[in-house]
Amino acid sequence: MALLPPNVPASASLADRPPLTPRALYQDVAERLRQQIFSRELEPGAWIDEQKLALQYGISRTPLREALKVLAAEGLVTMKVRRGAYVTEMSHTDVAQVYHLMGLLEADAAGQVAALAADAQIAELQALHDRLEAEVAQRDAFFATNEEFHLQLLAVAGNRWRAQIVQDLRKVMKLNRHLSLFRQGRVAESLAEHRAVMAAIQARDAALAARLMRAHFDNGLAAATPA
Amino acid sequence: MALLPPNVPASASLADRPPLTPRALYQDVAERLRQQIFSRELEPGAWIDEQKLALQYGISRTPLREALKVLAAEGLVTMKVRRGAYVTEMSHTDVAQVYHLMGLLEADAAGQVAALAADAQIAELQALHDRLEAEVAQRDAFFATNEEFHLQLLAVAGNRWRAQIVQDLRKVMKLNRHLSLFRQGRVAESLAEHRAVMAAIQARDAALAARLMRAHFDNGLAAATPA
DNA sequence: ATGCATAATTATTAATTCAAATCCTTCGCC
DNA sequence: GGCGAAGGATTTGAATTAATAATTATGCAT
Repeated sequence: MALLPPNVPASASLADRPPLTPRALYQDVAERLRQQIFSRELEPGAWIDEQKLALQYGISRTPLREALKVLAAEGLVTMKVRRGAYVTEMSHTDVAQVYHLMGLLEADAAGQVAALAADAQIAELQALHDRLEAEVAQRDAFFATNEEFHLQLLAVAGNRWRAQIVQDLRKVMKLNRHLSLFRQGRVAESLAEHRAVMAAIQARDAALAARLMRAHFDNGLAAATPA
Repeated sequence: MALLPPNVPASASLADRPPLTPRALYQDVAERLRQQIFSRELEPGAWIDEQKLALQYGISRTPLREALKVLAAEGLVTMKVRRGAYVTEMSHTDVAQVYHLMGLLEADAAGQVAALAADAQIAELQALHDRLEAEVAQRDAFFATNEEFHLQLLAVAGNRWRAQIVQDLRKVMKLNRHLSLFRQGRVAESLAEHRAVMAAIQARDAALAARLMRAHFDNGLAAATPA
């Protein structure tokens, strides 16, 4: 889990830098690899052929190798000595453990937000939640806004180390399809839990907000596990 | 924070591999860099000269650069585009935030150990704690055994993602001298808190063990902050 | 026919070379 | 005398080339 300080200038979007070089090539390559992994173009357990990919990307293998080191640190790929890099495979136990950690950390963040955030910040979170309520019928938009909400919550909570860790945990969680394996009706449940968390934050009840967020993740894990 | 699965073969000790190549050169280089950082040979804010270090290590810049990517993912070094790598500087806020996270995660681990660990595992932890009691007069030995205890606790708790995260947090915490800035008498306090945590684990009281471990870290933070 | 040993191929790893960018110094001008 | 720009030097970033290790295939012996 890449636990990095304010390294990257956080260049908002992408593909807009004619003469400038905001970020190095290996970072672009890393992002491109992430997308290929998330889109299942490279699926868990698959071997990553350095020569082939470098040729495919039209670059040399040096920046590709540096990108692979970054991905390995994030946990997305696993490197075997003299064997190369493989897309990480996650067991059911891994999924449960990572979910548990995300719940623990986000609950802590929710509590701090309820206790310390400015009114304007809470209003911003409320606005995101309202968007979520409106998008309940569109799964893709719902998931996107949902992630946006959690990221914003972490940003408001104001501990960049925690935010970075949770972001990395979210990345490895995308390795498996469990996220989209939500049972029928889980979206509605999830939304109700979100609503309760928001209410607790609005009420400035830190303990309740934390408890509800924990429950939110516990329920999400239960819904994602087939057993 | 390098959130990596069972990548490395976890080569128990070190320096025992005549013809074999258990781990790649860049990993050795990364470990060597860590030691130089922890020993303050490279101090926070210092620029890392690639050419000079490669020459000093007797290697080329390629494995050194790959090692720096790993260190950057761990948070030990910060990379600036076209500027090179710098040893990460941690503000007082960073220290407080990281301490908070360590307390949160280790308290969770302590709770799980109290609830689920085998009797033999708890006995092993007790043995480590007893060693700690005996080493109260020798600061270096005390700190070493203290870290060993916490690592063992995490191992017994059985969530490798959490263990990896805490290990990385411990690394960045070593960047500043706050750890050794413990107030006079803090060692005795720390030991008493440890004793209470162990007792709660022995009593299989998960909630109490977690609460005491949280308090242990909160007190440690209070002792480390001058303000 | 099967098992092992050896050789060849393939791919990772490391070193060297080349290019681009930033920083610093110096020169010129206001 | 100070501020600004241009040029050179230094350093990072990427590509190319060489070497090292592993896997697969092939052949021989049992």
